[in-house]
Amino acid sequence: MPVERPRRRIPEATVARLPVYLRILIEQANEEVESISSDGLAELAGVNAAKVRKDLSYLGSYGTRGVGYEVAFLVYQIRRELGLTHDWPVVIVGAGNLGQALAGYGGFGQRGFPVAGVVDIDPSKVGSVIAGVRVRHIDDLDQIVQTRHVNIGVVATPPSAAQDAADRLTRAGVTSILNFAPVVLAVPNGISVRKVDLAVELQILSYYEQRRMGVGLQAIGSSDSGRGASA
Amino acid sequence: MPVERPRRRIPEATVARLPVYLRILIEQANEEVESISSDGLAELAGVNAAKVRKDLSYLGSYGTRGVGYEVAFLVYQIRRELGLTHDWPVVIVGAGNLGQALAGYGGFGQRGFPVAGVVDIDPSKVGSVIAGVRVRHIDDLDQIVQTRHVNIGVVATPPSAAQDAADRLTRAGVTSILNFAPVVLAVPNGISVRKVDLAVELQILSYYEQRRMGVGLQAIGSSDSGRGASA
DNA sequence: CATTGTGAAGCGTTTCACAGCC
DNA sequence: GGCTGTGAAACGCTTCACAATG
Repeated sequence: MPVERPRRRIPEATVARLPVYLRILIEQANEEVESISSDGLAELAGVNAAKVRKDLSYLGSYGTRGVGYEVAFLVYQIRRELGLTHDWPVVIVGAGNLGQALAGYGGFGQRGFPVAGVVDIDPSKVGSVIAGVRVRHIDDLDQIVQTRHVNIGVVATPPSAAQDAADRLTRAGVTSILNFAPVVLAVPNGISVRKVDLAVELQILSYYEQRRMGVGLQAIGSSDSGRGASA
Repeated sequence: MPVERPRRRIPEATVARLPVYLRILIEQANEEVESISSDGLAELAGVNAAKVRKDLSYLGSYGTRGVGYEVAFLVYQIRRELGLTHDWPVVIVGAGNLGQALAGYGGFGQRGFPVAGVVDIDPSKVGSVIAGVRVRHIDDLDQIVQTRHVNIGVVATPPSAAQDAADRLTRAGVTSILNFAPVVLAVPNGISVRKVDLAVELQILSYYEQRRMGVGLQAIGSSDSGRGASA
């Protein structure tokens, strides 16, 4: 009767881990594993068991004390919580190197994010076909978003074009953006943005590399064990 | 006597933001901006000013009260802190869709991470040239890592091959890994791993999309919104 | 007197430890 | 007995607020 949706608010850190649990649980299900303990899942996810239990407790009390969690049921619950009970078509802005790779990367469609379209502002790119998707002009964005009911946009343009891409996406009605361009996007209130910056990731690794070396040299004098950033 | 490396330990969260500040500061320097306040930098970075000041304070007291920070000097200090005073050549494992896009993505080289090599296990891929880099067989990994002094490896293989790629990289002497495959890598102690999982990012966005809708729908039907009693 | 640098308070996340339950 | 679920402690990060200062 009542719409089945009384969910508690889930901490951001937990939301970020649920997809990882989900992938592992699906793998386990494929290997006919029926039940898993917080310890087992923790091991596979590279985190600690208390964290797994806390995280899962936000979904509800779906485990069985003394036994563990039923894999199939957990998969269902996490899917539901993450809104993965249906597909979310995405539109990719930018048909350069990265845009093409993303469109061609099968993982998106398989995991519930089919590519509804790829658009570019450069007429010379329009018309080419990437992984079965024809590149269209960015002026067609509104139409793609509307007819394909797209909520999520991917910005894969050069930095200089990224803000314009974001503007067009939000104007077209997209409410979530995954941004691969190394710029800070300004978006209207209420729009979700997540950023993936490859150079930033490498620079973070560089910090720990450099530190490792520094520590190595220093180790002549002190025996302080520098905590790594490993899984 | 202590080598010149008395660095404080910098919080992880700060390390992750320094590259963003750095990019912005370099842009400012290119536009002949000589000085910037914590407020100004905060605005451009999309964070708040107190955070900027705290972050920068870990590098030392490099600002001038009543004035701000000298852009060029800050660029230098952040570079030094992140270990970006020299290049870090990287090797990419996997010459598929993503590996090719990464190799072709100019941003890496420009930002101090030239591609020292791309390797693949599939002989049919070996020999092709991507963005000026010839794809080599994965058996050549050790040689590339040694002759080019590579510390950072990028895993861009299918999930099933990722652990093997990581094993080979660490055996070859790489100490940092950027992992694009949707698997949790097991690595020896002391090896840094950072993970970029595109599907995870989309799934996180999906959660907030779904939540947006859930709230909307609920507002129509029932006023019994399950306000989280502290379970 | 504008702006930095920073103790201290506030807040969200992780971890502990154990009661509750199968 | 074994494992979950969860208060409470511990921790780290963010934000506040203001003294320090060029």
